[in-house]
Order: sequence, then C-alpha cells, then structure tokens
Amino acid sequence: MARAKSYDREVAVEAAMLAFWRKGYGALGVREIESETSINRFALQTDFGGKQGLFLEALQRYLEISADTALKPLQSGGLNALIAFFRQLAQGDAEDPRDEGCLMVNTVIENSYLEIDEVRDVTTNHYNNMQRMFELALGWAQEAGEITRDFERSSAAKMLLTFAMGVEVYVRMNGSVSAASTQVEFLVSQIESWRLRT
Amino acid sequence: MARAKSYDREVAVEAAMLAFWRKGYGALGVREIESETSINRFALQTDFGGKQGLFLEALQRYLEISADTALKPLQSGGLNALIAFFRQLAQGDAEDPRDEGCLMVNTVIENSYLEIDEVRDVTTNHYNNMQRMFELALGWAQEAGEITRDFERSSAAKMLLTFAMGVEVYVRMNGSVSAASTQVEFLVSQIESWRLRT
DNA sequence: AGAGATACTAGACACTTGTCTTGATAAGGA
DNA sequence: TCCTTATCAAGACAAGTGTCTAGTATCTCT
Repeated sequence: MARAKSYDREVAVEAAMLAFWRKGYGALGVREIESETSINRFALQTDFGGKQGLFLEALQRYLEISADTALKPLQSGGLNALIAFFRQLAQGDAEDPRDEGCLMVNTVIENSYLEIDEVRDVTTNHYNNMQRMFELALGWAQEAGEITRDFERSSAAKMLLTFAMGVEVYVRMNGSVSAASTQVEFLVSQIESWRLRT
Repeated sequence: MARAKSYDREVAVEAAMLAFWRKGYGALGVREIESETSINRFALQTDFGGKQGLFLEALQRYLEISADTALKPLQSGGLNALIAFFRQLAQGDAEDPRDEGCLMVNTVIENSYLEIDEVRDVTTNHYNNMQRMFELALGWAQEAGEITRDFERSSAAKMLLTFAMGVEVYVRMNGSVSAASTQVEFLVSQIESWRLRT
C-alpha cells in the first residue's frame, strides 16, 4: 500500500528528548534534529506538527521515563520514601544524562521567554503533581506516627519542591548530579529532625 | 572635538540588563536592544564589543544592583541576618522586575546551551560568593553562640544556596516573587530550629 | 567659519532559522 | 507488472540573526 517509515517513533522521540535536554529548545535546530534523531524534516512536519510538536511529545516522554517513576514510591511511603527520593536525586552514574540538570527546570526557565502555552501547561502540571506527592508522603508519615499531627505538610512540601528545583540548577551549573550530594544529605538530616522520638 | 554620544552608558546598561532579564540572551535581538535601550547598532559594536559584550556588562551591573547589596548584611550578622535575607527574597513590590526570577539562575540555565566562558565565570563566581556569605553568617552565629560549635556550616550553606536557587525557579514559574513566601517561611522555621535554647 | 574627529543612520552582508514544495523512491494489492 | 499511496531527499523560501560598511550629521577647537 505505502512505503514504510524510516524511523521508530518511540526511539526517535527518546533521541529528541535527549537532544532537547542537552541543547534546549531554541538552540536545537531542525537540521540538528534530523541528524540526532532519524526523523527527516518532512516527517517532522507531517507526523509531529513541526519542531514545537516534537518538543511537546519529548516533554511527555521525559515525564514518563524520569519523573513519574521517581515520584511513585512517595505515594505509599513516609519519611524514608522522601529521603530515598532526595538521595536518588544526587546519585547518578557516569555519563548520566541527568548531569544536564532537569529538562523540566530548563524548560520552565526557557519557556518564560518563549511563552508557549502548551509547554507551560506541562511544566506547571508536573510541579503541582510533584508537590502533591511530597504532601502525600508527609501525610503517610503522619498516619504512621513518624511526625506530629499538626506538622505543616503543605508548607513543607513547597519547601521540598523548591529545594528539588534548586538541586537541578545546581547540577546543571556543575555538570554533575553527584555535586549536589552534600546539600541533599543536609536536607536529609533536616527531615530526620522532624521525626518524633519514640 | 567630537560628537557627543546619544546615550548615557549607565542608563543604557541598566535598560539592557532589564531586557536580558525579561527575554534572555538568545531571544533578545540586537534590533530589540536598539529600541529598548538607546544604544544604536554601531555603538553596540564599537563601545561594547557586540551583543555578547553588552550582556557581560549587564550581568556585572545586575550583581552590583541586586545581589551584592542583598548579600552584604550576611557578612556581619548571624541567624537573623540569614532569615532577613530569605524573607527579602520572597518580598517584592508590585511590578517588581524580580518577578522574572533571578538573572543569574536564568543565565546558568541558558548558558549551559551557549557555553560562553566569560559568562560561566560570572555565574560560578557569583554563586561561590553567595555560598561563602552564607557560611560567614553561620560562622558569625557560632561565634555569638546562636548555634552549636560543631554545626556543619559548609553543608548548611550549600543547602541554603540550593534552596535560594530553587526559589528563583519557582518565582519565574509563577511570575511572582511573593509566590515563594510559604516555603521561605518554612525554611525560616527550620533555621530557627537550629538555634540553641538559652 | 572652517577643519578635524567622532558618533549616528541606514542599508548591505552572509548566515541561520522553521516551514513548504517538488520530484524521486519504495511498498503492497490487483 | 502496473498502479496507488505514502514517505523520503533535497532544495527553495521568506524571515530573522549579529556584524560590517558607507555616507551623513554633530560636536569642539582653531
């Protein structure tokens, strides 16, 4: 019936995600997209709706791969899950793509110039979700009697979210995930101090 | 002897600073620089060494105006100075240019794409300085007996720096300085918890 | 008033940007 | 094998980029 596509969509989007991660939206040209992914310029238009469409799909893919899996344990864990999350944030392999920081943070900053509404929706939605997850973990800690009943979950969650954002800036500045381990350990000691002695 | 320049350098650099702050380096074109500042395209080359030169001067000006003055009280104050610094971070007027976040954070993120060495020097130097200031304030707090002698100044300073970076991302995302007041107040309560009871 | 020196205006310049167009290519069904 | 259909490769395209180049304007000192 028709010619087969020369690329696998999932593989291509993932490659695009890494490219956007490394170079950002503005600095990554379509000719570069062509060479870094196997998406040709024609397919970029017809199958993805141009550069912007591919970017949006790459953002979604990023969330699926990186963020959602990292946040999941918070749903059913207390302080230890929270601590594990932050420890993981500063623990990276060699040649870890996360050394480039967090695509979401990078995008928040860059999109405040670009002001693409769909992109803004993705980032704000993600961070609302992240805050909710922190709050959930803290609620779980309350249920389990790890922290006091009147602990200010919501404020603490906002603080943790803000710190997590800061970690990604710090990582991007230093080009290394593990560069942030010192402050993460200090935060962990703070979280530990919330714990009720039994 | 010669024709007078049509612009005041200080005023022009300050206008450029605001423009770069709002739009970033890449997205601000030279024709836009011409209209937003009173610098003409010719002067941009001869007096500033092009767009990049002006950007570097704008960064320096930003540090003089915003950062250095905000950090100064930390040199000779303890926990209260630290608390005041963070409270100020989330306290803005209406139409505050700081609603755009922090030019330094924005630049850290954007320059990791651009990789201009001189720019990188400015940002890393600034954040090293900021960390040192936090450490100084904590040292002062130790001298004054506000916190224990074996308090981990260096780790705490890194944590505070990271949090401050996160605040600026959060502010940029929400377009408002005061949006970060909740988490700043929570951090203040944490700092208070470091204080020794007398 | 004239000369000399500097700054400005306006346009040209080569390059890159994202998107669109055109003709060739490749696949499966009749 | 031919036809239909979708995909691809390559180039065109207009608009935008930062920088450079003339010609003109404006200043101060003689």
